[in-house]
Amino acid sequence: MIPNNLKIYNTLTRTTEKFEPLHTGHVGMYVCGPTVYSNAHLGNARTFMSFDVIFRYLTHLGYKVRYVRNITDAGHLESDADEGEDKISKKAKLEQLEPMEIVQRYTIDFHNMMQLFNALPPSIEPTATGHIIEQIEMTKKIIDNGYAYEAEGSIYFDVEKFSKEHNYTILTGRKLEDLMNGTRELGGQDEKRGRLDFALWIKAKPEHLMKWPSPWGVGFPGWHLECSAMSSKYLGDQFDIHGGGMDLAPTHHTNEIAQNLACSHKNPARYWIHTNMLTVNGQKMSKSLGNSFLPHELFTGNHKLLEKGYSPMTVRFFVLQAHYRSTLDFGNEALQAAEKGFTRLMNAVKLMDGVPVSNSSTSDIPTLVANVYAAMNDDFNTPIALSHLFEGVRIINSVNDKKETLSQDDKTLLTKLFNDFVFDILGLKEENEVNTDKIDGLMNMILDVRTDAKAKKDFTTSDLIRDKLKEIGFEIKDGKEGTSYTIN
RNA sequence: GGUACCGUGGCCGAGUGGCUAGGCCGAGGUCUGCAAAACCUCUUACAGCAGUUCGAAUCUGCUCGGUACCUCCA
Repeated sequence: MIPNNLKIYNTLTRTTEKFEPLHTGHVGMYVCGPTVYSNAHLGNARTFMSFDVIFRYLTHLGYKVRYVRNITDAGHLESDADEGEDKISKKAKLEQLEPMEIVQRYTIDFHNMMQLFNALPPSIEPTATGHIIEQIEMTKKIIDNGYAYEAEGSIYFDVEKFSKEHNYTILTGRKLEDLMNGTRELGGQDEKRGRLDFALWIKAKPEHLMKWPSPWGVGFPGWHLECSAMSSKYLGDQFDIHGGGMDLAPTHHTNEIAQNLACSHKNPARYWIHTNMLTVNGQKMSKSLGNSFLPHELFTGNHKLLEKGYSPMTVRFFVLQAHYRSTLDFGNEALQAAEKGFTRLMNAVKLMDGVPVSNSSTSDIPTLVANVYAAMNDDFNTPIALSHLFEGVRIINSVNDKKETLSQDDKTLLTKLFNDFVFDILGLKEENEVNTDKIDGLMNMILDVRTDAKAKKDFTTSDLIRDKLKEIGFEIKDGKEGTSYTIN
């Protein structure tokens, strides 16, 4: 274990708290995953990249982390009236496909996207349809405990009863009466007893495609139940961290906490982490607003708001330059800045190995290392961590230019810092891995010819070589120690 | 309408009661055959108004503007 002083902002308490795991050396973390009825967009990707960094950092600190992220494949209802079609079934009918065909397609799409962004897979990725029995069992328990009732083959959670004994709005701090006022009046044909009640189990109409037998007839699980059931199954009634996008807190997570409390009398997680939204021109990126970007639109630049394409690592770097609890505005200029910044960072990483060693250092490397850790320990502040790493970039470049010096110990320290943080924790990686030995040999031959031409003051030839190489994507740099190149 | 949050230099974005965030862009310089890269220097901002304070961009109040949630959404 690396001694740490990790602090996490906890939505539950609205404060930044010292992180202390339930079981020494172990961390249980549950993150609400995607609903696989359409393509995941970049807003979704941001959230999962944020938790990827959290997962990686906790692992780096030496914790044995069990990271559970679900796949919602059972479909959610479309309206709060608990009627209307299941989203997945709807799309299936539309496209004449089996619901599980849709699920399969978009699950693969999601995994591909996360892989492109270099996100590590979670330890367990359970599906809602794979845990129907657990959800039924949980519903039974909640009924037995007196917090749910049956109506016409559906089961509803009794929020008003629950809220008499528990703080239903503990996560958002809202007033119950305000919530009540924000909800419509119950209609005469409503099965619910209370306005805020939500479904645990819903009776399926005959045309409904995704349905399962239960003690209350054929139906399907409610919106929020799967996460309660699966988190407790794999992480226990109480675990360390529960995460998700901020938009899930008021409804989904609020109900999740209620379900777990009603079932096992425990708030499932000690630390609730919520990531903020990706915005476009200041507005939340979302499917319903139609302003979302799909990964391939971003990579190809085939989008009306983009001038060009941006690589997955550029986007990852871009995301890391903002704190996870702040909104982040998506746009051309910002992405271009990220692209250049990322290149500068990676170029310094490549230089690091060959940097000369001296007897002493002109920079305080141990302090730099401490600063980077301090930033990450302060609620995973990646922008600050990056700003310190850029100080490291400056040092590497200066030492390479022989304007500053680095001792062997400090060089080792700095190398480890960059390897640990840039690659292992921030999860960035080199994208142009075409730099094989053969290309290197070929390039050196060409550059020798050019150096020869330069020596003969034949600048026409030397410039021609440089320009032609640049067209192909090789950038030439003349330095004191000879000529080097980078592949763009 | 209710409830929160936010408003930082050309752009993105940290932070915070006094001490330079950082990235990108721009200007000048060093280096160089010329470039490029790199390094150095410069440009020094915190919506507006009033208040608290020795001192506020950071605290308080008001005003203006924006966003989110209240309905599926990461």
